Amino acid sequence: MPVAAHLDTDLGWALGVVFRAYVKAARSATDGIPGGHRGFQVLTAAAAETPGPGGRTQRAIAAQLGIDRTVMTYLLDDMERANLIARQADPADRRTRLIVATDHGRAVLAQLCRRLDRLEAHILSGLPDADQATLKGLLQLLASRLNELDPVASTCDVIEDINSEKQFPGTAGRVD
Amino acid sequence: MPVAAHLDTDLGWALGVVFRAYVKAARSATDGIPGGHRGFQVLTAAAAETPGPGGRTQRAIAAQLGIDRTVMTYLLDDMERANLIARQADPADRRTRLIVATDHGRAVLAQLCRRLDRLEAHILSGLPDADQATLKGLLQLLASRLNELDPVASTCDVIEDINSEKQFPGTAGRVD
DNA sequence: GCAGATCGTCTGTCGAACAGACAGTATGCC
DNA sequence: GGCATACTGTCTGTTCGACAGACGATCTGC
Repeated sequence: MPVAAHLDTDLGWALGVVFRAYVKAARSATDGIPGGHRGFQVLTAAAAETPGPGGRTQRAIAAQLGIDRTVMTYLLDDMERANLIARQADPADRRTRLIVATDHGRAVLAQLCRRLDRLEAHILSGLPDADQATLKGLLQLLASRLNELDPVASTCDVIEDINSEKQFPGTAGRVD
Repeated sequence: MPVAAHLDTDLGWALGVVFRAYVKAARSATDGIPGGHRGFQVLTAAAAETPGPGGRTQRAIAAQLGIDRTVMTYLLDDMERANLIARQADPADRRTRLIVATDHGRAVLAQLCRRLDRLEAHILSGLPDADQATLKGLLQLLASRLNELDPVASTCDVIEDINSEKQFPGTAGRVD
């Protein structure tokens, strides 16, 4: 049974290595920003000219960024305290809070964008120029697709399908 | 200044979305395995015919997988208790422990590989077939490059370079 | 006007990263 | 040989983030 027995062929391993490298590098670049690279993403969403799907509410941004609602609360607390964003009352729905970037937040964002652009280029520098653009483009396309249809729902079918052959080879030799 | 102000153009966002989707899906597929998809990766490294760089020591595997040493300890504890791997004494260096997969571990690994292969295909199904192979290939290539040269060391230069323009636009309006 | 759903908040639990310290061991130098 | 130094795996404690659950405030449908 020649199943892939090498880490090099595992998508999860490759994703993890690249993702961790990005996060580690971004941590230094976003030093001083509440929430690090996540704070940067929230700031980006708050300052976007065209709001993402669901508007600029706290929940919509959290969903788009894969941040938990409860984490979003104290993350925004910190960012509000640093005068990067502000919570505005939504006249249409008083339950929700609209997240907008302050002038100071926009200025910081511009700086961050430049720094992260260079960091991004450095992360990708292991690949030829043409491949860099290809990889980034495909990643963004895939991310958009995955973000549209809720990943949780979309994988449920596969999981059930997989679970049908779920039994692991005999628990013989089980110490427990 | 037309800096990328959209999340769609941010590499970190795309990486995060895809990575989280993978982890979330893998969590279901590796249900019952200690450590989830990380346990799977450890098992893969332990069962590989050709050991990774630095051999099959606990530290080498941790480095390759981006797992902290302290986390590795109790992760291996759990896997050893489930009879998936075993710690062997290294005759050449009695400080280190060699991690080897048990027969039961190899059998479970074969099952897991099949399941994760299908999950992987499902994650990538948002892209045309040709692009799937391209993306996976480029990711693996980049991951290998990033894994060779220590990411920490390699980014230091960039960080210092970036920090030269570090000052954020005036702290005017700072609440604190 | 009322039941049910939704949004943001709060609480508590859990997994994992990280720093720091430790014993056991290897390696270099004198 | 004897010793200082470095390394491996383990343990402790702290911190951060994901997650489940509950709550008050608010909106929506009947």
